[in-house]
Amino acid sequence: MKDAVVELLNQAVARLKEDGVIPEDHPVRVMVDNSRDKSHGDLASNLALTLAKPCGQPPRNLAEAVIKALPENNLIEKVDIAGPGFINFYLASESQAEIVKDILAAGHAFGRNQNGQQQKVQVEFVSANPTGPLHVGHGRGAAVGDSLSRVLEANGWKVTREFYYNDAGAQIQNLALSTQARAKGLGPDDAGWPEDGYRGDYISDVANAYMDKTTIDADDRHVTGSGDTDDLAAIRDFAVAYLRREQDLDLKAFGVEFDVFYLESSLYETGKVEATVKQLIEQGHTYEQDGALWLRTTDFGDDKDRVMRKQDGHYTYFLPDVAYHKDKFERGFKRVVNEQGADHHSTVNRVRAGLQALNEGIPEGFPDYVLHQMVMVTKGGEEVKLSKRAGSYVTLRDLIDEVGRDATRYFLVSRRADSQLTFDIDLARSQSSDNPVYYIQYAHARVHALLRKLNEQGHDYDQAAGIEALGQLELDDERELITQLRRYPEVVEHAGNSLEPAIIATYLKDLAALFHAYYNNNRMLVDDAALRNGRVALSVAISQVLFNGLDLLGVSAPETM
RNA sequence: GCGCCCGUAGCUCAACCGGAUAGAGCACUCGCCUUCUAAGCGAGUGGUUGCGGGUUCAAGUCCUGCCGGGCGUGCCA
Repeated sequence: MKDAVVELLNQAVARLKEDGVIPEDHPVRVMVDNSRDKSHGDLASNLALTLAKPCGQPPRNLAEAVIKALPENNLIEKVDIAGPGFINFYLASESQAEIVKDILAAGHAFGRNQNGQQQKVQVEFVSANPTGPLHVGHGRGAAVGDSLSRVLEANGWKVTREFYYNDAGAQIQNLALSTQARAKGLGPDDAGWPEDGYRGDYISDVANAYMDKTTIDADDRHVTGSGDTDDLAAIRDFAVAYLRREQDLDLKAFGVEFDVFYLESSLYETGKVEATVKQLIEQGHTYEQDGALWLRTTDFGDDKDRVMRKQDGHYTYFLPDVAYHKDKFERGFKRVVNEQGADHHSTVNRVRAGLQALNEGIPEGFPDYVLHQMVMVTKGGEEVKLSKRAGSYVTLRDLIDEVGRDATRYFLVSRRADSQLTFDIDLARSQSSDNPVYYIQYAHARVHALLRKLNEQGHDYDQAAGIEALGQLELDDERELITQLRRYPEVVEHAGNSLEPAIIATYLKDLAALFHAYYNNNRMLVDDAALRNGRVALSVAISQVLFNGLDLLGVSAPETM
C-alpha cells in the first residue's frame, strides 16, 4: 500500500521534472510515512518540504503541483496539504479492507516476505560455557536470539541457529577440580577446596552422578561416570556432558532449539586453530614479545594489540574465536549475527580485526553483533540476586518455574536489547491487563471465544459473506484496526532490518489494545448477518495476525485462557 | 583515564529513513458487569525528552561538550 503511493509520487515527480518544476538532475528520494495522527489521513509524504530548496519554491506551492501531477488511481480517496507542506493521503476504505481478505487468504504466511531470498544466515546465541545452569542473562540471549531467528526467517532468510561452547580452557579445568573436590566430600569452605572453585549446589549433583556411574546423553555424546575421583580427565568429560544436558533441558523448557552445537575443542582437533595461526603469521600481522605471540590488531582499529599465544604455549580464547569465525565464513555464511551479552563487547573489534588480518576477503563488518544489556530481577520491589541451586545468580529455570515459559520469553524479548532490563516477577506472574503477555493472549483467545459463542447460537461463520461485507465496517475503531493490520508486514520487515524483535512485541500490544476497545464498545454477534460476518471476519484476521506475531516471539497463542 | 550502551510522565516503556500537538500501560481520581470471557473498556491528572551548544525548513532522533547509570578496558571466557 505504502509502496503503491510511493510509486504514484515517483510518477508525479517525473512529470514535474519534464515540466521543469523540479531540476532535471536533482535526485529525489520519495518518502511516505504512516500518519501518527488520524486527522492527517493514512499516509503522509514530506516530499514538498525536501524539494523546496532545490526548486526555489515554497513547500505548499510545490505540494499543490505534486498533487496536480499525481496519476489517476482508485487507491486514494482524498489528498490534503497540511502544516508546513505535508501531503496527506486518505486511502479509499474498500481498498483498505482488502487487507483483511489478504490475511484470511494467507493465514500463517501473512506478513512474511522473501527479502532475504533464502540466503543463508547464521545466528549464534546463548553459547554458554558448560560450567553451570543457564542464568537470566542467557535467558535473554535465548529469547532474543531465537526470536531474531524467527524474524529473519519471516523475512526470507535461511537461518541456522548455532550454539558455541568452550569445552577446554581454564574455566573447564576449574569445573573439573570443583567436581573432584565435591566427589571427595569437600565443601566450598573446607581446606583443599580449589581456589575460585564453583560453589553452587549443582556441583554436588554432578559429583554424585559421577560417583553413581550414571550415563549422560548430551549433544551426540554419551558419557558414563567412572567413579574414580583421581581421574581428572574423566571427571571433566563427565561434568561437561552433565552440564550440557542440564542446559539442554533448560532450553527445551524454554522452547528454544539449535541446529548446530559447535565445540571449541573441535577447532583444535581439526587443526583449524593451528592453520589460523599460520595464516596470521604469513600475512605479517604478528610479532613475538615477552615470550608471547601477538597479533597487531591495532592495524585494524583495535586500541591495543592482543596476545594470541601465551608464554606457557597455550592460546588465548581470542584465537579460537578467530578460527571459529573464519570457519563460519568458509561454511558459506556470508552473513552471521552474534547475539551476546554486552559484557563481551570487547571481543567485537578484536574478532573482526583478526578476520581482517587473515586477508582472505572477509568483509570488514563481518560478523554482525546484537549485544544485550544486563537483566535485573525484582520481586516484591526488591532485587533478587541469588538462587539456591546456582549460588551466585538467578537461573533461567527459576524464572520459567515461577512465571511460565510464555511470560518469561515475552518479558525478555519485549525490550530493545541495548537497554537494561528490569524483570519484575510479580508483574510477569500477574494474570491481569497489567501483564502484557496475558493481555495479548487474551485478545487472541477472545476471538476464539467469539467463534465458539457463534456456534452455540446456531450461526455459521460465513467467511465469504464476511469478506463481502468488509465495506460496511466504517466505524472509527474498525478503520483503526484495519490500518494497524496493514502495518504488520512493514513491522516484520522493520524488525528484521534493524535486528530488533522487540518491535514485534510493541506492535502486538497496540493491536491487542485496539481490539479490546473495539470488542468492548461494539457487539460482534449482531442479528444483521452481513455485518456479523464482516465483524467476525475482521476479528479472525486480527487473531491471525496476533498468532503470527506471537509466533515470531516464540510465545503461544492459546484459544482459551 | 579510555571505549561501548543507556538516560523520554512518579514507575515500566513506545515513537518507522529526522517530520505536524512526544504516545501507551501502571499508579492516582471518577465511571462501566441482567448483554459475545471485567484476565476487559472509557474519562481525567501527569513532560523544559538529563543539561548546554551546533546542523536543518524541521531534532527525543544527527554532531559536539558536560552530568548520571551500566558494562568493558586480562598472557580470563
